[in-house]
Amino acid sequence: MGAAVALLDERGERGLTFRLLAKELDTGPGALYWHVANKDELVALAADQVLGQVFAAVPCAEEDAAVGLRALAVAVFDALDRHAWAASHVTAPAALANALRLLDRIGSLVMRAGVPAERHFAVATAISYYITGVSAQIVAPGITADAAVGREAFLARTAEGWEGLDPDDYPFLARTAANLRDHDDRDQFIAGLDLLLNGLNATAEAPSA
Amino acid sequence: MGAAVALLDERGERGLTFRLLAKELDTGPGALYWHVANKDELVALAADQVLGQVFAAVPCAEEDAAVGLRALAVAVFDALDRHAWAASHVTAPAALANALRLLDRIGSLVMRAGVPAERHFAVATAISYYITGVSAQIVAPGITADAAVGREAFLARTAEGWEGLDPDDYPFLARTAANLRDHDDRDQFIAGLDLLLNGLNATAEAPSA
DNA sequence: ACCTGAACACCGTTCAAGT
DNA sequence: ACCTGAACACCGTTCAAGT
Repeated sequence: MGAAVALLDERGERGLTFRLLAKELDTGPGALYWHVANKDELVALAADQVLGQVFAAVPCAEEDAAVGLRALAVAVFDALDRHAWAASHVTAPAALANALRLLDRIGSLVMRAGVPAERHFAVATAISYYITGVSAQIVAPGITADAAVGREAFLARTAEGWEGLDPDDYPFLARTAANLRDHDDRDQFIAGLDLLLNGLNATAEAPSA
Repeated sequence: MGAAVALLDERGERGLTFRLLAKELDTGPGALYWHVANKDELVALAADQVLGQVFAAVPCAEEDAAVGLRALAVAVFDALDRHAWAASHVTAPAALANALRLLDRIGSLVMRAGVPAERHFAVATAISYYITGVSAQIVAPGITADAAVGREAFLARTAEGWEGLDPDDYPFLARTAANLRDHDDRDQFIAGLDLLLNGLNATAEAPSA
């Protein structure tokens, strides 16, 4: 249902109501239960539809495997960044159509990347978990976006908190508070992804052609 | 509040109710609002308390940095595995006490691991995001655990679904369905973590002593 | 096969009033 | 400073009844 996605986008998961959605669709709340079992299923379906946008953005190209994985991962991050409510509902081994498609694409790229066959499953799921799990952490709503304060102000306030910590007790945080202020979420997602793909290359002996 | 954690453990996030918790505490529902602002804060506080168990399990040892990171990560996974509801509420750059402690521990270990100083922040947050994000994906409730069907049956059914897919359309899933049936969640978390740490070693020139 | 809409059994949250 | 508990404004979900 496209109407559900639109409503989720503007009012969040709590703001999506059967009554509201029903009114949007010019029907009664009970009618929706003919099409979905409950609200959980409704939101899961809507989230899977968001995930579907990825395949329109990233066609099944024949490039280098590592490049393909990167492009796919970034496309998922971008899609979830546009619809923060969806991130926590895209779980890797779900049975929904687009989640299946995503895992298969990742797996197919891993197979071409020179990974030993017995590690295909472990590597593919690790990458899949990274993409959806870390995206969910980064774009998590309720922290930066929907609060009255902007993202800038929130980070500045948190960074101040870190600076106020005892450097003996928190040697790392006190030192890196400045980095928090001006980091870019997307860059950070990519930095971790590259770390993971580096580890992949270090393990795989064969060339990734 | 320890009572909140206990209630969350046995009834899940939806099962935790202000009325129920109040009764457990021999008081009225309104009384709780003197101590927490709302339910979100209550759950976040309870989740942070779960995270606190990690530091009791993993003392601040002086071992090799990579070994320390592994131990810390696994301890977080195990803690969240015991309290599945908490996983999605432990977000990395939160301001809660134990989340701060965790990030600082990770960062301190990264500093000792031979990573160039300008990459400390990116690497530490990447590892932190992996730990909490991927744990949340793996232990996510509502899929394997709390349903009436057991985990075994659920995996078997999903694997059957994969096997039924068209191998031309889903070359990877159709081929690896068997792996899904008998995988171990914890091993998979560790496999991905090792991939990430491998990538770290490949980047860091200096020895990790 | 699919929609209607009133009704049920809850929730989180508030707030005047107490101690 | 902290608790009480009735009341408010909602929810998700069900179900007899319609078409």
